[in-house]
Amino acid sequence: MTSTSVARPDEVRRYNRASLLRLLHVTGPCTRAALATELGLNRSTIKTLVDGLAETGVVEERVPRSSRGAGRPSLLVLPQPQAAVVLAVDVQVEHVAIALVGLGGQILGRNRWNLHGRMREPGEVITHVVESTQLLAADLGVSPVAAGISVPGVARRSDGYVHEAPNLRWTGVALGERLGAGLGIPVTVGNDAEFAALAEHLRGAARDSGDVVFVSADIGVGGGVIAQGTSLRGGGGYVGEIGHMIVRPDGRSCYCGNVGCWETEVGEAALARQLGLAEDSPRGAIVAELRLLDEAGTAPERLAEFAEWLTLGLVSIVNVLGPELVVLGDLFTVLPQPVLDGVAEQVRERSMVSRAVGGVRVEKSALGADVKLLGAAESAFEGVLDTV
Amino acid sequence: MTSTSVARPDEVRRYNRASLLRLLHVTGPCTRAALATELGLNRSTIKTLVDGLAETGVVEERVPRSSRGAGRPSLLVLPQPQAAVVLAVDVQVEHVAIALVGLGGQILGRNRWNLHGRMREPGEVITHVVESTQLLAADLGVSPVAAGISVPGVARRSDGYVHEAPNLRWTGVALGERLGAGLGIPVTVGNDAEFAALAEHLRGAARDSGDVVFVSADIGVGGGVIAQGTSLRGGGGYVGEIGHMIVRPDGRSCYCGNVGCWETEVGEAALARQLGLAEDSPRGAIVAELRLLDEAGTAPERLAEFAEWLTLGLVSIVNVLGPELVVLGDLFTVLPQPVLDGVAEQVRERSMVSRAVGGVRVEKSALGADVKLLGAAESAFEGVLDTV
DNA sequence: CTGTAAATGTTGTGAGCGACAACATATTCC
DNA sequence: GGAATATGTTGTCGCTCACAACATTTACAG
Repeated sequence: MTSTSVARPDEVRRYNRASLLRLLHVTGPCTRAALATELGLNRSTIKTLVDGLAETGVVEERVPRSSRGAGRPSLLVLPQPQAAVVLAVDVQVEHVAIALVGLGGQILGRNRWNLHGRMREPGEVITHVVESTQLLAADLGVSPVAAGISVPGVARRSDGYVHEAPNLRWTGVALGERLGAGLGIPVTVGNDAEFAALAEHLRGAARDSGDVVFVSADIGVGGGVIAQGTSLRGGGGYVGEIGHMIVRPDGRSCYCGNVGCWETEVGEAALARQLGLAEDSPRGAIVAELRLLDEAGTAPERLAEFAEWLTLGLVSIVNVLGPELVVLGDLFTVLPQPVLDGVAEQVRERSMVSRAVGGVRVEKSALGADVKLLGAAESAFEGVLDTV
Repeated sequence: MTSTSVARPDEVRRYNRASLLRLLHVTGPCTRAALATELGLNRSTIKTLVDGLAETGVVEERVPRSSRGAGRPSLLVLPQPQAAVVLAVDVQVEHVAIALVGLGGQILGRNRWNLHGRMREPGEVITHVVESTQLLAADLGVSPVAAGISVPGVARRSDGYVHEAPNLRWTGVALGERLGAGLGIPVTVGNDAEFAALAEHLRGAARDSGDVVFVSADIGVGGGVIAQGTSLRGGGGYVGEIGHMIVRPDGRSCYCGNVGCWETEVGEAALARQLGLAEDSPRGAIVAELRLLDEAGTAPERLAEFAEWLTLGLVSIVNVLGPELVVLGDLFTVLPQPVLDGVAEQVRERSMVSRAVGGVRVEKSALGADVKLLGAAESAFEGVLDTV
């Protein structure tokens, strides 16, 4: 099957304008001259595009405060946050966060609420997201033109059908359709780790890498992949479930029906177990225990087995996907630094592909608790930037 | 980092012509009308493009033999094999095969020789490829405009640097550079499984799938991935090494320095072991033994453990990458059908992502011994179709 | 303070491209 | 044999960006 997308002459402009807007959106304000060199377009072409965008208020032009270097100073082009606003939703097991994000990536306003009991049911979540969005939008005087929603589960890209979100106890939810109907705007639904990977790639630790794997331990273990600068998706637009890679065939059984999934060795429950806590300990207790270990300097020894399983899974992932960079998120970011350093070094040494690539890096997420939210926003922007 | 490739008005034509040529190359002769509907371009545009190609002899137009349906019959557009010829090289451990492949994918001529002793050294292989190509080209009266070379190892896409090809005992060979200098044409070097995946995607079992994983057991176990219709590559253009995914942490040590690589459980040596043969048995002995087992009907039992490890690795791969289809190549294709059927069923049942995607298929390679050669040719064509 | 060089903004011209409509041609079916 | 259908062909049109020439603004040297 060949992808038979052809180019049209009038698509040239739309495409170039979207490229320009994406550059402004991701890297922030730019001078006209910088846009020209960065995009490789002629000065006159840039002028036409920027003029058009300025006319509709999408960007604003200003004389720069101070200019360095000789020559006439170039006009500064600033994206106007209000010009294009998207809704970002991050559904997690314990709470839902929403945000309205403007062009340029700035969070204009946000809200969140906890989930318990009936509140966790799909219908309830959808209703609350719609209501909360309307309030927030009215409050800010903006109206979003698209939405991205992050879900900890297996979601289909095309229509936002959530096949399974085990920790929410969701199965077969037409989330995209139902939320789209409620909000009246296009909605993209994605796996949380997939969105997190996107956010780290555009605005976080992986800003300079086109081949990245994001791995995080929330309750389950999830992963998102950026390959050659774009999100990697499988058949039907479903994204992989890295946590269900089998690493220990003689290990514990997993809810997915298999035995020895990576998640059973490096997920939240496994970490609690390794720390000598109950498997269902609250997140706070786990973090506190990690802090104590770190201060006592006994972290590396106590977490040796955990680190080994983390290393092992990462080695497999690096060998299969060959990224330049692995970004660790959620619970992994609170692991004591010596443990992380040890894992990073081991992964570099023990993965065959890392040696070829020239040493894969392993780093912590740079965006903190907002990663998934920001990723959802970026996903929504993907479909917006060429229509503005 | 944003990919800042912009569109140029004059690139529109080149791009569309390349799309047209690619369609002809991959799917064979087409009517003008079919080209128009398939590409979504206007009839007049198709005429201009086809006329241009016919003038330079790249395609030929013919009135079709018989036309079905009402209306004026559309002219048939046939790609001319001689119009663009590429060299395909498949370096394996025991032999080297070369072929000259014409536009449309037809093999115009081929040659092969065995490797032993000094013949396996990089310099020798390069010299023989160059000489053999010149003879073959002269013989056929054609001259290749690009080359693709398949290597069982880790190769960098950008410049064809082979970092490591363990079974050839190659390390750090500037294959692309040296072969390019010898042949005087651009050379793309790739991993054998990567090329095989490409070939199966374009002309084999995966013709209708955009998300495919090709897995094969030669001496080692290799894998190639097609995601969203294009080859998946990691950092620096290196492709992953699926065979070095760790599946059995308490297993055997692998030459890569790790323990329990998939390759050590489902590679050629492992298969021989499972069959009760010596680990270094020749390929022929293994195949013969498999045949015997199949006839005796005792294959499933004797190969149960092997099948389990194969299943396990495939489950992991399916969970990580979520393909629609897994294509098995090389030694895996001679496994008795009941074994393959069992593995396919198990993978479908036990991989979480398969259940979401709607049941991943597991099939045998459809292109036989020529897969890697054809993949190398297609890889070479990728850079050629937009210059013809 | 003035002149020069460097960098950028602005304007107009030109060539290339595909869409589209109108007309010409060929085939099938009734 | 005529109508309907499908395709080939031609010319016009609007769109895009490259390019060159000119105008403007700044830094720097003397």
